[in-house]
Amino acid sequence: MASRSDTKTRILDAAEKLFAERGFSETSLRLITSKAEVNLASVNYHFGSKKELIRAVLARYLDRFMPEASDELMLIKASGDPSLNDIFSSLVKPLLELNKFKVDGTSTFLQLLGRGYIESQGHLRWFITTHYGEHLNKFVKAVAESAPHIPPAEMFWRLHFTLGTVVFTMASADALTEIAQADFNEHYDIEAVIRKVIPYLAAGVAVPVSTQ
Amino acid sequence: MASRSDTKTRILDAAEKLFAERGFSETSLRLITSKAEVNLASVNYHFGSKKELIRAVLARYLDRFMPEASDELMLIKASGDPSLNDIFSSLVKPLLELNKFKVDGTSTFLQLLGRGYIESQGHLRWFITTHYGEHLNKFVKAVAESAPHIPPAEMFWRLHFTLGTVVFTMASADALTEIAQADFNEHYDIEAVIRKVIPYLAAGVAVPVSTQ
DNA sequence: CTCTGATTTAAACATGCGTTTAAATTAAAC
DNA sequence: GTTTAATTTAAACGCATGTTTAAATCAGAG
Repeated sequence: MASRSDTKTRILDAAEKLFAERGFSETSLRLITSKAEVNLASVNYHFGSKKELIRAVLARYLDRFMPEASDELMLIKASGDPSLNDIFSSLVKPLLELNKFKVDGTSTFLQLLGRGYIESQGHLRWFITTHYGEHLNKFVKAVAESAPHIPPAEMFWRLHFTLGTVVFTMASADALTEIAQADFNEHYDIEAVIRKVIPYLAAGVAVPVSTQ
Repeated sequence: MASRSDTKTRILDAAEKLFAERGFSETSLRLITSKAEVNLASVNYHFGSKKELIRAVLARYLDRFMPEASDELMLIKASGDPSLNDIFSSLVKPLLELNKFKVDGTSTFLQLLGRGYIESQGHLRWFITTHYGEHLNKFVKAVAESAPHIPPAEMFWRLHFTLGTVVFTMASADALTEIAQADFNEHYDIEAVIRKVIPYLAAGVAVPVSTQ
């Protein structure tokens, strides 16, 4: 029974790498199966369709990340009223944990998330809210409690601005770090980018609503 | 000679609408030409290829927007030292002017920009910086002068965070306004979203750099 | 009117895609 | 060792895509 899970894993590993690099629709099953060194038909045999393969790739990360993010959030809420910076920062450890599961796991996950939100025309949003809605609600509630001066409708928009910042930044993180390294002669890894974006997000979410 | 420019314009009009709604690679030439009620081959005849059609669609907007945005920036710089909010807000008028050129011009342009940045794998970034670099540099310089406490490398990242926020928000603006209308019973048009995002961006760009 | 170049048209082309099929192979159960 | 089910394989299918072709049509100039 080694072969079965081996083929499935080889497909998932090759697929997530290519999906993160080039996007979903730009990655053909032929490219995935050739990189994975498995037969073309095995994707449909093991996963049913390309769509379900995409879901499986995302779910493998989300199943690891979401519960741990929830736990971290609980932890920092237990030790007093966390700031927005604290709340966003609580995601860093669960994100970096993904590197222990796979090489470049963190950046792969974030890039997949970015690609997914952008490409799937709302389907990933639905998938995440239906499968991980409880975790998400906890997070949204924590943010809202930490910025009580922002009305719900305003917070809705700001959280989506935040999602956009993260998703776009991560989907183009490779290109950006390349440019930044060339222009400023500094080294950036995914953690450095995450730590740079958090204060930006926290400031935007909490800025007082304009009264004019 | 009415026919020539007529066909070109019909193609551009149909293409920009479909590109904005569904993305570039998800929009086939057959769909474009059928909506435009022109022959399939006329795209290749008038534009050469699908890639050049995409460029033409974007350029039609950028050629209108960029000079006017530059002019507006000059104007507000002439009347004293503008704040970050002022600088970002100076883009609103040129953006809304696009509605006079075409129905839904503003949102179409912003959605195209979002799609382009996301889909084109860095190609749009190159196209814009090479064709409209002078305008862009003026804008970046104005932002930097208005937030002198932010070092250049940090500003690089924050401006790209900003780009990400705008681009993602605009690419999914239709979905977001729909959700917001359903959940909060408020009406949102593109101008309302623009005016909501500006304070968020300005706060993020200007937030003091963490010293820890 | 006639000729010439520009434009439009219908058809075909070549390619790449996701998926399906049926036979070959492998591994596990008895 | 034989049987049975799971897996792998090579091939083909059907379809959609961007592009090209060559003939038909059109508009303007002489």
